[in-house]
Amino acid sequence: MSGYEPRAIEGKWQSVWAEERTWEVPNPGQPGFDERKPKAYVCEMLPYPSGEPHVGHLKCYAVGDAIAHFRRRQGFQVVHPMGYDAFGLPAENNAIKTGEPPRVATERSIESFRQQFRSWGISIDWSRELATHQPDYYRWTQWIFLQLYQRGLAYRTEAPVQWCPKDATVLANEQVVDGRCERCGTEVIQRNLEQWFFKITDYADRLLADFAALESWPEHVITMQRNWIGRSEGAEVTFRNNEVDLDFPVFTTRPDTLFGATFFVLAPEHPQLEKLVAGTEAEAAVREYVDRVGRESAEERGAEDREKTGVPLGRTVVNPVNGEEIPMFVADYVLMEYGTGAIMAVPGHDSRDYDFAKAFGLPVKRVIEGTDPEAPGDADGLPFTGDGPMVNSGRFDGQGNRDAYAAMVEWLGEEGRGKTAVNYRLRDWLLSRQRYWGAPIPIVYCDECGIVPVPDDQLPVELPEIEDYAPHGQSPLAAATDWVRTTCPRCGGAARRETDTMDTFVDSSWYYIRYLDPRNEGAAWDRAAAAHWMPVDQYIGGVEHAILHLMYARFVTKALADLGHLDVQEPFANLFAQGMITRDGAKMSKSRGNTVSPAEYVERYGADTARTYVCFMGPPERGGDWTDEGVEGVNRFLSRLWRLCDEVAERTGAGEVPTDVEGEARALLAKAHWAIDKATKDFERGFQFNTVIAAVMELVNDCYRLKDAIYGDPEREGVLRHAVVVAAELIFPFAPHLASEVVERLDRARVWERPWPVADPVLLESDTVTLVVQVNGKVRARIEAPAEAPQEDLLALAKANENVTKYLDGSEIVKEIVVPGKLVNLVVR
RNA sequence: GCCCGGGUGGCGAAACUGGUAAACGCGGCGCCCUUAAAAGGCGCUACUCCUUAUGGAGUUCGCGGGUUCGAGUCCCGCCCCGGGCACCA
Repeated sequence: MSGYEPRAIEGKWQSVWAEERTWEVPNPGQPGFDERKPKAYVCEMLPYPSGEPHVGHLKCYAVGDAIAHFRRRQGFQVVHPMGYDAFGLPAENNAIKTGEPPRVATERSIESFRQQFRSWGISIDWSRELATHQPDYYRWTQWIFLQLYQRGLAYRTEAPVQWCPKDATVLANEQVVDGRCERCGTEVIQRNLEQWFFKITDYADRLLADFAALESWPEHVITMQRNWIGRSEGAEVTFRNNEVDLDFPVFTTRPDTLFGATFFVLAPEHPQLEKLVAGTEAEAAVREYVDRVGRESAEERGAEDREKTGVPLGRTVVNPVNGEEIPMFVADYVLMEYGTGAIMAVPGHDSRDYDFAKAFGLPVKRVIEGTDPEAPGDADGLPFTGDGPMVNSGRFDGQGNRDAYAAMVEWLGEEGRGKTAVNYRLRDWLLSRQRYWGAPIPIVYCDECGIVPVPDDQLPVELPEIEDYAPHGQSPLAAATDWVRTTCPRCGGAARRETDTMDTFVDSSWYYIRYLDPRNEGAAWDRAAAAHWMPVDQYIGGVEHAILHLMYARFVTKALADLGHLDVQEPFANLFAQGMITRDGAKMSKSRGNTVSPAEYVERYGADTARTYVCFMGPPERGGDWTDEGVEGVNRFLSRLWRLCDEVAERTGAGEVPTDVEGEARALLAKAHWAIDKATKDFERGFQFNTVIAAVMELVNDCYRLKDAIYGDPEREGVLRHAVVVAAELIFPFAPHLASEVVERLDRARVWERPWPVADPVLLESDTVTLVVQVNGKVRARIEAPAEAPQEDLLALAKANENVTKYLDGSEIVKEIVVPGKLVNLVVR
């Protein structure tokens, strides 16, 4: 007898797996590739290597590994790779502080991650390992950039951008949260800069449409992306200013309210503003207003309950539907980024326009009948945003507003003053960063030729070593003058390199394809290899990437497919978004001091315990609170299984498993097969790992309860031995080391080489069932009844029960419901 | 404000298509083992009440209605918590 010592067991099996390269899977055409097996690509989001892995990583990879193991044993050829999202700001910020090159700190972290992942016993195909900061990886990131560039999907333009003064870089829209930098929390300001963009907006409709092509994604992730893309249908209608002779198209989702437009508003950034007011009385006031707005942060400007402000321009536009001249304003509630940067204002039927009209004493005109009971105080019940018949709208009067909508757009079209239009909230992907630690954008600027892409055969454009990592308003790379100075690939003349690097989301938008052919030096991947493995059958990661990473990856996949490099339109067929682990009910953070170091727990309890625990906490898509007592509970369970194995190995001999046993042995055999059935179903039904583990706990508990009645009879001992092996086989996806040891000791076999166990349907059937007897829906008795008994017998049994008769006496049975195998309900009056 | 999740014992949770609410784990209580403790094993544990006990009754799945022989599960209305979006025209 010996206690459960995970360290010895885990070390032993990790060595076996490493030496035998157990989890390596070849590509089609390579030796060892098994053509008969269906493929399964299981992939967790690659980690950003900073410091050490935390519990979020533990959970992600424990969940992913359980799926990988389950699929393998179901007969799939599973590719399950690992890599590192190695470029990024934290390493660079650290470099600025300490002077340590980002590469050094990053590679140290990678080593620490790699060690810990190995110590967790995750079944990774290490031959496919990659890191995005390595030149042989980012060479292809650059190649993808150039592919998109040649397709017209990458472009450079001056644009007002969100600038983080602290990180001294631009941020993508997605990286600005509540007007603050997502990373450092600094308030973001607007600047006009030349920037590189990917034209993701070209793909907006396809990104929406192809949700239908996904097998299984969490509904809320799809909803978040849909909201982010923000497609709205409406009309573009042109208002004309005759004084300066300018057309102002507007986008509206409510063309039915056109007759209700009583004024017109331009965003402070609107490019025509200058022309409209130059040399007029309004000029000074407008300029002052625009300046003031420009100084305000996005957060201030977007604040809730912000008072409506604005300045009249002293100009008018003509409403194309009725020829009315309505006054123009500039106001900051109109955003340049959305639509055309100009709106027709319909205060009668839009609450924002209504607020502005009230503040400036402008007329409010009703064009749809109806009243909003919660309208903010106007006696007429305006603004009204519901549906109703049209009024004050000329020829459209009397029509329902929904009908008028279509009729109005059609009529405008005929007149050439409007057309149906679609608008998106989604902006193009701003990918350039004025930072060092990223993949250089492979572009050269030549005085003669202009923007010149670096030819493929000159890739990678390697990131040079530099001394000073601090940003000075431009990329630190600008200071690497020898590197910047180059020759033009087109004319051979003097040229300089682009000094911006790429957003790290570019690196992580395609790594799952590189995994499939990671050492290919002649191409980013072999198309046949990608065709075989793609799409990722199961992708796993945190919800925090629901929008950014997942949408970028979807876009890049589609673009690459359009370019003929890929055969799939969607990268991730099934997505699993894991919930966050908290401690003491709060998000873990160093400042709170409530972090959990997986390494510590692996050291103390073993990897099997740590992995099983995070899968047992609750449904993995939900979060959970980490408790040491919970960890100990799981450790206790694994110890119990271990001691059981120890005892059974000593006291019983290996032999055939009899199926025609009775009594305790029969009960245990039935329990084992019940557990197989339950575990298999719960695995397949989703990710109900907590109940899979609970089923194995039940089986182990039964082994303990029944074992003393079983010892002594070789036949029945065979059943016990079998039950313990089954428990080990079922717990294997979570506790692979312990399971491997148990199956080796009891069955001299390698558990991972065995197919997943299959429940014997005969053993799932029971001779008797517990019959619930209800009277008027209340449970009055539970009786054992033969499983095959006909309904009449069940009724007779029910009525014969002493406790039931109490409730039947003196009453008349008006209805009898019999659910075979479940219950009898007697309705009395 | 709009759109998603979620409210079940002291706690994490379970309950497949409407059919035994609370499996499994934690915590708690009791017993066994032990010179003793730790570890371990066994049992009890939703709440209230009756009963010496076996057993029995009533009440519970956020709140209020409804459908049904029967509702944690379906429908309607409301409350609370978490997340996303938010002056998007």
